[in-house]
Amino acid sequence: MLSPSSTPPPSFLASARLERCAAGTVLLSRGDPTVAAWYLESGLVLTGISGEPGSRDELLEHQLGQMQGPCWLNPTAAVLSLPAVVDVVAQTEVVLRKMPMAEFQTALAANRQLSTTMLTGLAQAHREQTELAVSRLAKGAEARCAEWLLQHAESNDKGGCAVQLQQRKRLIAAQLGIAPETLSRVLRHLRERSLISGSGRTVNLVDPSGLRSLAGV
Amino acid sequence: MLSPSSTPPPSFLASARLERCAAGTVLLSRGDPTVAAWYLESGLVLTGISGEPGSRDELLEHQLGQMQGPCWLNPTAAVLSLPAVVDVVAQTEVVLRKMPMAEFQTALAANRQLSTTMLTGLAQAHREQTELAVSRLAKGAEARCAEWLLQHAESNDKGGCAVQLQQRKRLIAAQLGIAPETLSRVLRHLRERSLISGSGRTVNLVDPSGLRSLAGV
DNA sequence: CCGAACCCTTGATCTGTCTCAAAGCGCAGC
DNA sequence: GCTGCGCTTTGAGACAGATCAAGGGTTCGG
Repeated sequence: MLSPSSTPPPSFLASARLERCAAGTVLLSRGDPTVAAWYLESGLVLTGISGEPGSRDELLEHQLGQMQGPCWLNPTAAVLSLPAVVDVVAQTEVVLRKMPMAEFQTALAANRQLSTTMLTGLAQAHREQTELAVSRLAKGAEARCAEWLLQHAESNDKGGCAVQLQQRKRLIAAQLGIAPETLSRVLRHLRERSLISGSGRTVNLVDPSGLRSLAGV
Repeated sequence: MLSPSSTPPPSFLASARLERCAAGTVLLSRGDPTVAAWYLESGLVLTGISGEPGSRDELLEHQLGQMQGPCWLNPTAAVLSLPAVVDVVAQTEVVLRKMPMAEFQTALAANRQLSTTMLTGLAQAHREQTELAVSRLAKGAEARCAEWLLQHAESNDKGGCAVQLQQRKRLIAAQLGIAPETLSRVLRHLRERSLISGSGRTVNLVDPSGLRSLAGV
Protein backbone atom coordinates (compact mmCIF):
# COMPACT_ATOMS: atom_id res chain seq x y z
CA MET A 1 0.00 0.00 0.00
CA LEU A 2 1.13 3.49 -0.65
CA SER A 3 2.22 4.67 2.74
CA PRO A 4 1.15 8.10 3.88
CA SER A 5 3.48 10.79 2.71
CA SER A 6 5.45 12.22 5.56
CA THR A 7 4.62 15.82 4.82
CA PRO A 8 1.40 17.49 5.91
CA PRO A 9 -0.79 19.09 3.26
CA PRO A 10 1.14 22.02 1.84
CA SER A 11 -0.15 25.42 2.72
CA PHE A 12 -1.34 26.34 -0.75
CA LEU A 13 -3.90 23.58 -0.42
CA ALA A 14 -5.72 25.41 2.35
CA SER A 15 -7.69 27.33 -0.22
CA ALA A 16 -8.71 24.22 -2.13
CA ARG A 17 -12.24 23.01 -1.81
CA LEU A 18 -12.80 20.32 0.77
CA GLU A 19 -14.93 17.30 -0.08
CA ARG A 20 -16.08 14.39 1.97
CA CYS A 21 -17.21 11.09 0.45
CA ALA A 22 -18.68 7.98 2.02
CA ALA A 23 -17.10 4.55 1.66
CA GLY A 24 -18.01 3.00 -1.66
CA THR A 25 -18.03 6.24 -3.61
CA VAL A 26 -16.46 6.02 -7.04
CA LEU A 27 -14.00 8.90 -7.04
CA LEU A 28 -12.60 8.47 -10.54
CA SER A 29 -13.46 6.23 -13.46
CA ARG A 30 -11.44 4.93 -16.37
CA GLY A 31 -11.37 7.48 -19.14
CA ASP A 32 -12.35 10.45 -17.02
CA PRO A 33 -10.45 13.49 -18.27
CA THR A 34 -8.18 14.89 -15.60
CA VAL A 35 -9.70 18.23 -14.71
CA ALA A 36 -8.14 18.51 -11.30
CA ALA A 37 -5.45 17.16 -9.03
CA TRP A 38 -6.93 15.55 -5.94
CA TYR A 39 -5.25 15.49 -2.60
CA LEU A 40 -6.41 12.68 -0.35
CA GLU A 41 -6.34 14.08 3.12
CA SER A 42 -7.55 11.01 4.96
CA GLY A 43 -9.11 7.66 4.23
CA LEU A 44 -8.27 4.60 2.18
CA VAL A 45 -8.97 4.21 -1.53
CA LEU A 46 -8.55 1.27 -3.89
CA THR A 47 -7.54 1.49 -7.52
CA GLY A 48 -8.31 -1.08 -10.15
CA ILE A 49 -10.99 -2.19 -12.56
CA SER A 50 -14.65 -2.24 -11.59
CA GLY A 51 -17.16 -4.67 -12.99
CA GLU A 52 -20.28 -3.57 -14.83
CA PRO A 53 -22.12 -0.85 -12.97
CA GLY A 54 -25.16 -2.38 -11.34
CA SER A 55 -23.71 -5.87 -11.16
CA ARG A 56 -23.11 -7.57 -7.86
CA ASP A 57 -19.36 -7.03 -8.16
CA GLU A 58 -19.67 -3.42 -9.05
CA LEU A 59 -17.02 -2.44 -6.61
CA LEU A 60 -13.61 -3.68 -7.59
CA GLU A 61 -13.22 -6.74 -9.70
CA HIS A 62 -9.47 -6.46 -10.08
CA GLN A 63 -7.52 -4.39 -7.63
CA LEU A 64 -4.26 -2.88 -8.78
CA GLY A 65 -3.27 -0.76 -5.82
CA GLN A 66 -4.39 1.19 -2.81
CA MET A 67 -3.47 4.48 -1.26
CA GLN A 68 -3.92 5.83 2.19
CA GLY A 69 -4.14 9.54 2.92
CA PRO A 70 -2.51 11.90 3.29
CA CYS A 71 -1.13 11.68 -0.22
CA TRP A 72 -1.94 12.73 -3.76
CA LEU A 73 -4.71 10.69 -5.22
CA ASN A 74 -3.82 10.48 -8.90
CA PRO A 75 -0.24 11.64 -9.28
CA THR A 76 0.29 10.09 -12.69
CA ALA A 77 -2.79 11.55 -14.30
CA ALA A 78 -2.14 14.93 -12.71
CA VAL A 79 1.48 15.13 -13.79
CA LEU A 80 0.72 14.07 -17.34
CA SER A 81 -2.71 15.72 -17.69
CA LEU A 82 -4.07 12.56 -19.18
CA PRO A 83 -7.30 10.67 -18.49
CA ALA A 84 -7.31 8.11 -15.69
CA VAL A 85 -6.73 4.50 -16.71
CA VAL A 86 -8.10 2.90 -13.57
CA ASP A 87 -11.15 3.29 -11.40
CA VAL A 88 -10.69 4.66 -7.93
CA VAL A 89 -13.20 3.90 -5.18
CA ALA A 90 -13.28 4.95 -1.55
CA GLN A 91 -12.82 2.05 0.81
CA THR A 92 -13.47 4.10 3.94
CA GLU A 93 -14.90 7.54 4.32
CA VAL A 94 -12.45 9.93 2.70
CA VAL A 95 -11.67 13.59 2.85
CA LEU A 96 -10.13 15.18 -0.19
CA ARG A 97 -9.23 18.52 -1.67
CA LYS A 98 -9.71 19.46 -5.26
CA MET A 99 -7.15 21.61 -7.02
CA PRO A 100 -7.82 22.76 -10.59
CA MET A 101 -5.18 21.62 -13.04
CA ALA A 102 -4.01 25.11 -13.99
CA GLU A 103 -3.41 25.96 -10.37
CA PHE A 104 -1.75 22.61 -9.73
CA GLN A 105 0.68 22.98 -12.57
CA THR A 106 1.62 26.47 -11.49
CA ALA A 107 2.26 25.19 -8.00
CA LEU A 108 4.24 22.26 -9.33
CA ALA A 109 6.52 24.56 -11.28
CA ALA A 110 6.98 26.99 -8.41
CA ASN A 111 7.04 24.83 -5.32
CA ARG A 112 10.03 22.61 -4.70
CA GLN A 113 8.45 20.76 -1.83
CA LEU A 114 5.46 19.86 -3.93
CA SER A 115 7.52 18.36 -6.71
CA THR A 116 9.55 16.36 -4.21
CA THR A 117 6.39 15.00 -2.65
CA MET A 118 4.99 14.05 -6.02
CA LEU A 119 8.27 12.42 -6.97
CA THR A 120 8.47 10.13 -3.99
CA GLY A 121 4.76 9.42 -4.10
CA LEU A 122 4.97 8.41 -7.72
CA ALA A 123 8.05 6.34 -7.17
CA GLN A 124 6.39 4.45 -4.35
CA ALA A 125 3.26 3.83 -6.36
CA HIS A 126 5.33 2.63 -9.28
CA ARG A 127 7.39 0.33 -7.15
CA GLU A 128 4.39 -1.20 -5.47
CA GLN A 129 2.75 -1.80 -8.76
CA THR A 130 5.88 -3.40 -10.13
CA GLU A 131 6.12 -5.69 -7.16
CA LEU A 132 2.50 -6.66 -7.60
CA ALA A 133 3.02 -7.38 -11.28
CA VAL A 134 6.13 -9.43 -10.56
CA SER A 135 4.38 -11.46 -7.92
CA ARG A 136 1.38 -12.09 -10.18
CA LEU A 137 3.66 -13.21 -12.98
CA ALA A 138 6.01 -15.34 -11.00
CA LYS A 139 3.78 -17.00 -8.45
CA GLY A 140 0.59 -18.98 -8.25
CA ALA A 141 -2.45 -18.22 -6.13
CA GLU A 142 -1.22 -20.23 -3.17
CA ALA A 143 2.15 -18.50 -3.02
CA ARG A 144 0.61 -15.04 -3.25
CA CYS A 145 -1.85 -15.94 -0.54
CA ALA A 146 0.88 -17.16 1.77
CA GLU A 147 2.85 -14.00 1.11
CA TRP A 148 -0.19 -11.88 1.92
CA LEU A 149 -0.73 -13.68 5.23
CA LEU A 150 2.89 -13.21 6.24
CA GLN A 151 2.87 -9.54 5.39
CA HIS A 152 -0.28 -8.90 7.34
CA ALA A 153 0.88 -10.89 10.31
CA GLU A 154 3.91 -8.64 10.52
CA SER A 155 2.03 -5.41 10.35
CA ASN A 156 -1.04 -6.28 12.37
CA ASP A 157 0.28 -8.29 15.25
CA LYS A 158 3.22 -7.79 17.57
CA GLY A 159 4.24 -11.45 17.82
CA GLY A 160 3.40 -12.09 14.19
CA CYS A 161 1.47 -15.33 14.48
CA ALA A 162 -2.12 -14.28 13.95
CA VAL A 163 -4.04 -12.24 11.43
CA GLN A 164 -7.39 -10.64 11.99
CA LEU A 165 -8.98 -10.19 8.59
CA GLN A 166 -10.29 -6.68 8.47
CA GLN A 167 -11.89 -6.85 5.07
CA ARG A 168 -14.41 -9.05 3.35
CA LYS A 169 -12.72 -12.09 1.88
CA ARG A 170 -14.14 -11.05 -1.44
CA LEU A 171 -11.97 -7.94 -1.29
CA ILE A 172 -8.88 -9.80 -0.23
CA ALA A 173 -9.36 -12.06 -3.20
CA ALA A 174 -9.58 -9.07 -5.54
CA GLN A 175 -6.40 -7.74 -4.00
CA LEU A 176 -4.67 -11.04 -4.67
CA GLY A 177 -6.02 -11.15 -8.19
CA ILE A 178 -7.98 -14.36 -7.73
CA ALA A 179 -11.63 -15.40 -7.50
CA PRO A 180 -13.22 -15.55 -4.04
CA GLU A 181 -13.84 -19.27 -4.48
CA THR A 182 -10.17 -19.82 -5.15
CA LEU A 183 -9.19 -17.97 -2.00
CA SER A 184 -11.54 -20.18 -0.04
CA ARG A 185 -10.01 -23.31 -1.48
CA VAL A 186 -6.46 -22.10 -0.92
CA LEU A 187 -7.15 -21.36 2.73
CA ARG A 188 -8.73 -24.75 3.18
CA HIS A 189 -5.73 -26.38 1.59
CA LEU A 190 -3.32 -24.49 3.84
CA ARG A 191 -5.41 -25.52 6.83
CA GLU A 192 -5.36 -29.16 5.75
CA ARG A 193 -1.59 -29.02 5.60
CA SER A 194 -1.46 -27.48 9.07
CA LEU A 195 0.23 -24.33 7.86
CA ILE A 196 -2.53 -22.22 9.32
CA SER A 197 -5.47 -22.71 11.65
CA GLY A 198 -8.51 -20.81 12.81
CA SER A 199 -11.83 -20.01 11.24
CA GLY A 200 -13.98 -17.05 10.42
CA ARG A 201 -12.11 -13.79 10.49
CA THR A 202 -9.14 -15.17 12.42
CA VAL A 203 -6.15 -16.89 10.90
CA ASN A 204 -3.33 -18.31 12.99
CA LEU A 205 0.00 -18.85 11.32
CA VAL A 206 0.93 -22.27 12.65
CA ASP A 207 4.00 -22.75 10.49
CA PRO A 208 5.36 -19.39 9.34
CA SER A 209 8.54 -20.83 7.90
CA GLY A 210 6.52 -23.31 5.88
CA LEU A 211 4.48 -20.41 4.57
CA ARG A 212 7.61 -18.49 3.80
CA SER A 213 9.06 -21.23 1.69
CA LEU A 214 5.72 -21.61 -0.05
CA ALA A 215 5.66 -17.90 -0.78
CA GLY A 216 9.08 -18.15 -2.32
CA VAL A 217 10.55 -15.43 -0.12
CA MET B 1 7.29 2.14 -24.49
CA LEU B 2 8.78 4.91 -22.48
CA SER B 3 9.34 7.61 -25.04
CA PRO B 4 12.64 9.46 -25.06
CA SER B 5 12.62 12.39 -22.71
CA SER B 6 12.59 15.64 -24.58
CA THR B 7 15.53 17.15 -22.77
CA PRO B 8 19.15 16.40 -23.65
CA PRO B 9 21.39 14.99 -20.93
CA PRO B 10 21.79 17.71 -18.34
CA SER B 11 25.18 19.32 -18.15
CA PHE B 12 26.11 17.92 -14.77
CA LEU B 13 26.14 14.49 -16.38
CA ALA B 14 29.07 15.38 -18.56
CA SER B 15 31.44 14.38 -15.79
CA ALA B 16 29.76 11.03 -15.23
CA ARG B 17 31.53 7.94 -16.44
CA LEU B 18 30.48 6.72 -19.84
CA GLU B 19 29.84 3.04 -20.41
CA ARG B 20 28.97 1.07 -23.48
CA CYS B 21 27.31 -2.33 -23.38
CA ALA B 22 26.49 -4.80 -26.12
CA ALA B 23 22.97 -6.06 -26.77
CA GLY B 24 22.07 -8.82 -24.35
CA THR B 25 24.00 -7.42 -21.43
CA VAL B 26 22.20 -7.67 -18.11
CA LEU B 27 22.39 -4.13 -16.76
CA LEU B 28 20.57 -4.66 -13.48
CA SER B 29 19.24 -7.70 -11.68
CA ARG B 30 16.47 -8.17 -9.16
CA GLY B 31 17.71 -7.43 -5.69
CA ASP B 32 20.77 -5.47 -6.76
CA PRO B 33 21.28 -2.64 -4.28
CA THR B 34 21.02 0.72 -5.95
CA VAL B 35 24.51 2.15 -5.81
CA ALA B 36 24.09 4.58 -8.66
CA ALA B 37 21.59 6.33 -10.86
CA TRP B 38 22.01 5.35 -14.49
CA TYR B 39 21.26 7.61 -17.36
CA LEU B 40 20.52 5.79 -20.59
CA GLU B 41 21.94 7.94 -23.32
CA SER B 42 20.99 5.78 -26.25
CA GLY B 43 19.74 2.31 -26.95
CA LEU B 44 16.74 0.20 -26.01
CA VAL B 45 16.43 -1.79 -22.80
CA LEU B 46 13.78 -4.21 -21.58
CA THR B 47 12.64 -4.64 -18.01
CA GLY B 48 11.05 -7.75 -16.57
CA ILE B 49 11.87 -11.12 -15.13
CA SER B 50 14.60 -13.31 -16.56
CA GLY B 51 14.56 -17.07 -16.44
CA GLU B 52 17.25 -19.10 -14.75
CA PRO B 53 20.73 -17.98 -15.74
CA GLY B 54 22.12 -20.46 -18.20
CA SER B 55 18.75 -21.66 -19.37
CA ARG B 56 17.64 -21.21 -22.94
CA ASP B 57 15.28 -18.39 -21.95
CA GLU B 58 17.83 -16.59 -19.92
CA LEU B 59 16.96 -13.33 -21.56
CA LEU B 60 13.51 -12.16 -20.59
CA GLU B 61 10.84 -14.59 -19.66
CA HIS B 62 8.26 -11.97 -18.72
CA GLN B 63 8.62 -8.44 -19.99
CA LEU B 64 7.13 -5.65 -17.92
CA GLY B 65 8.31 -2.58 -19.79
CA GLN B 66 10.89 -1.06 -22.04
CA MET B 67 12.70 2.22 -22.21
CA GLN B 68 14.47 3.98 -25.01
CA GLY B 69 17.25 6.47 -24.42
CA PRO B 70 17.74 9.21 -23.69
CA CYS B 71 16.06 8.79 -20.33
CA TRP B 72 16.83 7.70 -16.80
CA LEU B 73 17.23 3.98 -16.52
CA ASN B 74 15.90 3.19 -13.08
CA PRO B 75 14.06 6.25 -11.83
CA THR B 76 12.11 4.44 -9.15
CA ALA B 77 15.06 2.71 -7.57
CA ALA B 78 17.14 5.88 -7.78
CA VAL B 79 14.53 8.12 -6.18
CA LEU B 80 13.83 5.68 -3.38
CA SER B 81 17.37 4.30 -2.98
CA LEU B 82 15.94 0.80 -2.88
CA PRO B 83 17.08 -2.39 -4.63
CA ALA B 84 15.77 -3.06 -8.10
CA VAL B 85 12.73 -5.33 -8.33
CA VAL B 86 13.10 -6.22 -12.00
CA ASP B 87 15.88 -7.31 -14.29
CA VAL B 88 17.01 -4.89 -16.97
CA VAL B 89 18.70 -6.15 -20.13
CA ALA B 90 20.02 -4.27 -23.12
CA GLN B 91 18.08 -5.03 -26.25
CA THR B 92 20.40 -3.06 -28.53
CA GLU B 93 23.84 -1.70 -27.90
CA VAL B 94 23.45 0.94 -25.21
CA VAL B 95 25.42 3.89 -23.96
CA LEU B 96 24.93 4.91 -20.38
CA ARG B 97 26.32 7.17 -17.72
CA LYS B 98 26.78 6.20 -14.13
CA MET B 99 26.13 8.72 -11.40
CA PRO B 100 26.86 7.78 -7.80
CA MET B 101 23.82 8.00 -5.55
CA ALA B 102 25.22 10.73 -3.31
CA GLU B 103 25.92 12.93 -6.27
CA PHE B 104 22.53 12.14 -7.79
CA GLN B 105 20.63 13.06 -4.68
CA THR B 106 22.47 16.32 -4.36
CA ALA B 107 21.66 17.14 -7.94
CA LEU B 108 18.04 16.14 -7.44
CA ALA B 109 17.69 18.50 -4.52
CA ALA B 110 19.42 21.37 -6.28
CA ASN B 111 18.38 21.08 -9.87
CA ARG B 112 14.82 21.91 -10.80
CA GLN B 113 15.09 20.65 -14.33
CA LEU B 114 16.32 17.28 -13.13
CA SER B 115 13.40 16.76 -10.79
CA THR B 116 10.96 17.72 -13.51
CA THR B 117 12.52 15.22 -15.88
CA MET B 118 12.39 12.50 -13.28
CA LEU B 119 8.80 13.37 -12.50
CA THR B 120 7.52 13.04 -16.03
CA GLY B 121 9.68 10.02 -16.70
CA LEU B 122 8.32 8.25 -13.67
CA ALA B 123 4.78 9.21 -14.46
CA GLN B 124 5.08 7.85 -17.97
CA ALA B 125 6.62 4.61 -16.76
CA HIS B 126 3.89 4.23 -14.18
CA ARG B 127 1.14 4.90 -16.67
CA GLU B 128 2.50 2.45 -19.20
CA GLN B 129 2.79 -0.20 -16.60
CA THR B 130 -0.75 0.42 -15.45
CA GLU B 131 -2.05 0.16 -18.97
CA LEU B 132 -0.16 -3.08 -19.42
CA ALA B 133 -1.58 -4.49 -16.20
CA VAL B 134 -5.09 -3.46 -17.16
CA SER B 135 -4.80 -5.00 -20.57
CA ARG B 136 -3.38 -8.24 -19.15
CA LEU B 137 -6.23 -8.42 -16.65
CA ALA B 138 -9.05 -7.52 -18.97
CA LYS B 139 -8.15 -9.22 -22.23
CA GLY B 140 -7.15 -12.61 -23.53
CA ALA B 141 -4.11 -13.48 -25.57
CA GLU B 142 -5.83 -12.92 -28.90
CA ALA B 143 -7.08 -9.45 -28.01
CA ARG B 144 -3.70 -8.33 -26.74
CA CYS B 145 -2.06 -9.68 -29.85
CA ALA B 146 -4.47 -7.83 -32.12
CA GLU B 147 -3.89 -4.67 -30.13
CA TRP B 148 -0.14 -5.07 -30.50
CA LEU B 149 -0.39 -5.48 -34.24
CA LEU B 150 -2.54 -2.37 -34.59
CA GLN B 151 -0.21 -0.28 -32.48
CA HIS B 152 2.83 -1.35 -34.43
CA ALA B 153 1.15 -0.84 -37.77
CA GLU B 154 0.50 2.75 -36.80
CA SER B 155 4.01 3.53 -35.69
CA ASN B 156 6.01 1.54 -38.24
CA ASP B 157 4.19 2.10 -41.48
CA LYS B 158 2.80 5.21 -43.11
CA GLY B 159 -0.35 3.63 -44.50
CA GLY B 160 -0.77 1.42 -41.47
CA CYS B 161 -1.53 -1.91 -43.12
CA ALA B 162 1.68 -3.84 -42.72
CA VAL B 163 4.01 -4.66 -39.89
CA GLN B 164 7.60 -5.72 -40.22
CA LEU B 165 8.49 -7.66 -37.11
CA GLN B 166 11.76 -6.29 -35.89
CA GLN B 167 12.22 -8.64 -32.99
CA ARG B 168 12.29 -12.36 -32.47
CA LYS B 169 8.79 -13.71 -32.04
CA ARG B 170 9.94 -15.16 -28.77
CA LEU B 171 10.47 -11.60 -27.50
CA ILE B 172 7.16 -10.36 -28.80
CA ALA B 173 5.50 -13.17 -26.91
CA ALA B 174 7.27 -12.17 -23.71
CA GLN B 175 6.11 -8.63 -24.27
CA LEU B 176 2.54 -9.84 -24.62
CA GLY B 177 2.87 -12.02 -21.55
CA ILE B 178 2.22 -15.29 -23.38
CA ALA B 179 4.21 -18.36 -24.39
CA PRO B 180 5.83 -18.35 -27.82
CA GLU B 181 3.74 -21.33 -28.85
CA THR B 182 0.60 -19.44 -28.00
CA LEU B 183 1.65 -16.49 -30.13
CA SER B 184 2.24 -18.86 -33.01
CA ARG B 185 -1.22 -20.33 -32.64
CA VAL B 186 -2.88 -16.95 -32.30
CA LEU B 187 -1.28 -15.69 -35.47
CA ARG B 188 -2.32 -18.82 -37.32
CA HIS B 189 -5.84 -18.37 -36.08
CA LEU B 190 -5.95 -14.74 -37.19
CA ARG B 191 -4.62 -15.81 -40.57
CA GLU B 192 -7.27 -18.50 -40.89
CA ARG B 193 -9.93 -15.92 -40.23
CA SER B 194 -8.41 -13.63 -42.88
CA LEU B 195 -7.74 -10.85 -40.43
CA ILE B 196 -4.08 -10.85 -41.33
CA SER B 197 -1.88 -12.38 -44.01
CA GLY B 198 1.78 -12.81 -44.77
CA SER B 199 4.46 -15.08 -43.40
CA GLY B 200 7.86 -14.92 -41.86
CA ARG B 201 8.66 -11.49 -40.52
CA THR B 202 5.93 -9.71 -42.46
CA VAL B 203 2.34 -9.31 -41.31
CA ASN B 204 -0.30 -7.60 -43.43
CA LEU B 205 -3.33 -6.26 -41.68
CA VAL B 206 -6.07 -7.40 -44.03
CA ASP B 207 -8.99 -6.37 -41.85
CA PRO B 208 -7.92 -3.65 -39.41
CA SER B 209 -11.44 -2.93 -38.23
CA GLY B 210 -11.97 -6.60 -37.49
CA LEU B 211 -8.77 -6.54 -35.47
CA ARG B 212 -9.89 -3.43 -33.69
CA SER B 213 -13.13 -4.97 -32.55
CA LEU B 214 -11.23 -8.07 -31.48
CA ALA B 215 -8.83 -5.93 -29.49
CA GLY B 216 -11.75 -4.30 -27.74
CA VAL B 217 -10.58 -0.78 -28.55
C1' DC C 1 28.50 -27.16 -48.99
C1' DC C 2 27.89 -29.04 -44.40
C1' DG C 3 26.64 -29.18 -39.74
C1' DA C 4 25.11 -27.18 -35.46
C1' DA C 5 22.31 -24.32 -33.04
C1' DC C 6 18.56 -21.95 -32.60
C1' DC C 7 13.99 -20.42 -33.99
C1' DC C 8 9.33 -21.27 -35.33
C1' DT C 9 5.44 -24.22 -35.83
C1' DT C 10 2.32 -27.87 -34.77
C1' DG C 11 0.17 -31.53 -32.06
C1' DA C 12 -1.08 -33.69 -27.59
C1' DT C 13 -1.64 -33.22 -23.02
C1' DC C 14 -1.77 -31.04 -18.42
C1' DT C 15 -2.74 -27.76 -15.02
C1' DG C 16 -4.44 -23.81 -12.60
C1' DT C 17 -7.98 -20.94 -12.20
C1' DC C 18 -12.63 -19.27 -13.42
C1' DT C 19 -17.49 -20.10 -13.80
C1' DC C 20 -21.78 -21.86 -12.55
C1' DA C 21 -24.73 -23.92 -9.20
C1' DA C 22 -26.17 -25.22 -4.75
C1' DA C 23 -25.86 -25.57 0.00
C1' DG C 24 -24.42 -23.49 4.77
C1' DC C 25 -23.40 -19.42 7.58
C1' DG C 26 -23.96 -14.87 9.82
C1' DC C 27 -25.74 -10.73 10.53
C1' DA C 28 -29.66 -6.94 10.31
C1' DG C 29 -34.14 -5.80 10.69
C1' DC C 30 -38.59 -6.93 11.95
C1' DG D 1 -36.67 -15.68 17.61
C1' DC D 2 -37.68 -15.71 12.73
C1' DT D 3 -36.65 -14.07 7.95
C1' DG D 4 -33.84 -12.51 4.24
C1' DC D 5 -29.98 -11.22 2.10
C1' DG D 6 -25.46 -11.41 0.97
C1' DC D 7 -21.13 -13.65 2.10
C1' DT D 8 -18.58 -17.84 2.27
C1' DT D 9 -17.79 -22.58 1.27
C1' DT D 10 -17.96 -26.68 -1.60
C1' DG D 11 -18.50 -29.31 -5.73
C1' DA D 12 -18.48 -30.22 -10.75
C1' DG D 13 -17.29 -28.72 -15.07
C1' DA D 14 -15.16 -25.74 -18.61
C1' DC D 15 -11.45 -23.31 -20.64
C1' DA D 16 -7.32 -20.59 -21.63
C1' DG D 17 -2.95 -21.01 -21.77
C1' DA D 18 1.38 -23.52 -20.35
C1' DT D 19 4.20 -27.37 -20.99
C1' DC D 20 6.22 -31.26 -23.29
C1' DA D 21 7.71 -33.37 -27.42
C1' DA D 22 8.83 -33.55 -32.19
C1' DG D 23 9.49 -31.82 -37.00
C1' DG D 24 10.95 -28.41 -40.36
C1' DG D 25 13.39 -23.76 -41.32
C1' DT D 26 16.73 -20.48 -41.03
C1' DT D 27 21.20 -18.60 -39.95
C1' DC D 28 25.90 -18.78 -39.31
C1' DG D 29 30.61 -20.58 -38.94
C1' DG D 30 33.68 -23.42 -40.88
